[in-house]
Amino acid sequence: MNIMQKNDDWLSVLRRAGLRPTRQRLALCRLLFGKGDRHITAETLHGEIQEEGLSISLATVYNTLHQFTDARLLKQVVVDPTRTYFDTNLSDHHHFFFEKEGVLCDLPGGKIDMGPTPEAPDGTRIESVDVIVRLASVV
Amino acid sequence: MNIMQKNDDWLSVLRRAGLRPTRQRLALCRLLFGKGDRHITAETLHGEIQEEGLSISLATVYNTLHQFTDARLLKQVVVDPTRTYFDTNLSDHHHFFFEKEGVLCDLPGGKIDMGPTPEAPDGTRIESVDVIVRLASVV
DNA sequence: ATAGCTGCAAATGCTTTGCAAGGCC
DNA sequence: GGCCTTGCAAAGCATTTGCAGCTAT
Repeated sequence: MNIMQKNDDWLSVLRRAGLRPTRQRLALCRLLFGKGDRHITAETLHGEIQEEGLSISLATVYNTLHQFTDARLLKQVVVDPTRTYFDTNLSDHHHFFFEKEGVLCDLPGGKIDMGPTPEAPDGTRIESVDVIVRLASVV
Repeated sequence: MNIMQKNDDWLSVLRRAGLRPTRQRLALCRLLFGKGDRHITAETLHGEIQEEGLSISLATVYNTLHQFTDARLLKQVVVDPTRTYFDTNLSDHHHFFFEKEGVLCDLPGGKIDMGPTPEAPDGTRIESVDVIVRLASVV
């Protein structure tokens, strides 16, 4: 489904990404990639670490998330001006965002067909086409 | 083109929106709505005010932008985790975002046809479908 | 051994808030 | 006059950074 194949071999995943398999990174790998696709903030992830009785500083969580993003193990999703979300699903896909709850999830049914992709203006190339379907609770 | 019709009657625009036409709001209206569609941050707008030799505090600019957004004179666009953009174009449309320059602009050719709109999950309704085409400079 | 990591605390940067003074109706 | 606004400075919050100590190779 994503880059993580076979059996929880975080160690080799990290090596392949050129990152040293430290205790902290292995723990974060397990939480991030061990339960299917996830959409998570640094704060939430740090909370999960603490709930497990582990201790990784919030700064390290932030740094690690960015290292993973640079290493293309994660994608960043910009949906909320006050929080940064990271997505373990690397495929080209879109998102539902439950505004009230602050919950982000993949749009079921894969990528929407968007018809002709717009042309990139001269001197530029399209890096990504982000689609976010914002949801509110029914009143 | 947008809510602002005829001739720069910011005063009545504000009244209609239920906002008192103060000196600051009138000046911000002029800058925001006087030159066609704009995509602007609080910081930039504050800069323009100062370039004109006027003086409106940054806090007031922020507050005013949010008041305008609440009054549906502006739309907020979430594209950059470090900055909040406001859009004077209220129609349903999509955006190009030049990552490097931090420049946001409307996608030419109106809204992309996206095929069938995804179904909103139970208990929710779709508030908006945001499409952002992220652009990088050609290497 | 050494280059790379981590943790802490401090710094940053955008944004919001509290409250006294000022301005619109 | 009364109430909404403004302005400033201070607070807030998520995130980043600097640096000393630790760790994987």
